[in-house]
Amino acid sequence: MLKLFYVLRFSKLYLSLHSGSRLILSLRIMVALADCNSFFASVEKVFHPGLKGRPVCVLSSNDGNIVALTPEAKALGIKRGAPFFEVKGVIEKNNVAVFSGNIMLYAAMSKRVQSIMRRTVAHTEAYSIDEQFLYLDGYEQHHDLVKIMRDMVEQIALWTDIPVSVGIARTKTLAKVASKFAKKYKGYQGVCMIESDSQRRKALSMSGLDDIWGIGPRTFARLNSLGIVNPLQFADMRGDWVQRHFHKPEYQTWLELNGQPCIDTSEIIRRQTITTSRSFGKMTDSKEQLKASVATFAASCCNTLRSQNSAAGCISVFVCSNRFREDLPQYGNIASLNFSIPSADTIEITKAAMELVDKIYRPGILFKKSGVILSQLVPGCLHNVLFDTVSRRNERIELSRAMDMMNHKYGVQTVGLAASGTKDEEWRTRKDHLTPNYLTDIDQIMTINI
DNA sequence: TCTGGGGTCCTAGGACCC
DNA sequence: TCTGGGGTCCTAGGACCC
Repeated sequence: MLKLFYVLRFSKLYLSLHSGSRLILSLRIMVALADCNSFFASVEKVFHPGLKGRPVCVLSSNDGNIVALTPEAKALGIKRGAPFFEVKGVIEKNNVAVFSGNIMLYAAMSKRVQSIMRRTVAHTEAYSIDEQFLYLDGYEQHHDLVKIMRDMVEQIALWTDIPVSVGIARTKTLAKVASKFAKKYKGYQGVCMIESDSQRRKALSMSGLDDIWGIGPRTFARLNSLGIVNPLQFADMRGDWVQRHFHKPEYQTWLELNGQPCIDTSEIIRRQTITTSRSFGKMTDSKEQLKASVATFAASCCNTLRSQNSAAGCISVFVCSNRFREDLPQYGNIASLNFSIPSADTIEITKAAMELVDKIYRPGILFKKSGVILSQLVPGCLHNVLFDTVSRRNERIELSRAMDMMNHKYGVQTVGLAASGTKDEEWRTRKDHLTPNYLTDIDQIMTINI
């Protein structure tokens, strides 16, 4: 039976059965969303045990905005996304612990948490750094789903000290609703399941419209203006009404809220674009600095590109001034270049990026941000074709790969092109409250004195 | 003084073709 | 005065997610 479910899920048959016999089967199929609570802040707490009960905030690059915060910090009125300098007063007054975001550390911890989830459930799907969908097809026949998930949450807490909330329901959108209840109410012990229709209706009536996955600020306002103020009301509208007033994404959300799964995030993820961009620690009007930043971002994009074994057909470079400084002249521009043959070679891509900077640089402008976008990605790094204009292409890819390996082994930017500049240039981002890379850098590993 | 970064999908509308 | 019609492709912009 389990096998049959998998065959159905992964085949076109699954779609063709959707409106017919599958409806009967779907009554049993449950999906879980496992969501790490205040993930970035929780990771920091793992490495700073003294912070128990204290409010914690984690900042974006350049220490610009709040990107993660614990419930204690939320209780102080601090909001996700708020500029750091605006809430600095509250933070200092309330002894809030503040950390610069250390994505390497969080990614390493995420891997550990996700691997424990995979030990529990065979078919999982990482949705973001702190969320994973778990397909519970087949498990419910022999076990108590809530118990399986509770055991998993306990295991994760024991092995990693990361708190996780799990929502179980028939659709991903409802699972997300359930996970919010699991997070909010201690009584669920980390796991909430929406099983019956009355549970579904109750959960929706108690949720906020803007808490629903797929309903952003715009749709929230539209729904309000149409007289709809809670998710149950929305779910109870007729399908043709929803289609008349909204587009496909909102209609899908409506179906999911009514227990009909239609959001498929399970397709093999091969990115369609790769972007690296940063705001600078300090504005610069120097072309050399701008080029160094763009070369650094190009190298980072190339690394991601090769790690998913792709090559890029197009590169774009953009630069812009500081949009918050109305007293300064504003300027922004973007330029693109198509490669005759898709490339994954850092040298070739960086060279193209430098030419694009020459095109869009303008003297006298204080630049605040730059970025590199690789697009038209195709599978395969090696495109060694007849009439290739770049000689020894294979060797160049091998060189790039060797650089990737060294940087992976000895730390980022151990080796790179001279164009990327030095480590202490002014444009580089500021991180004043950084936790060391305890899990990924041997030189920064934690020391314990006994 | 200080204001994030990286993605996806969908749609409307323009350009172009026959 | 009335100013083809149907199709494809591309792009910009909107909306959403974490």
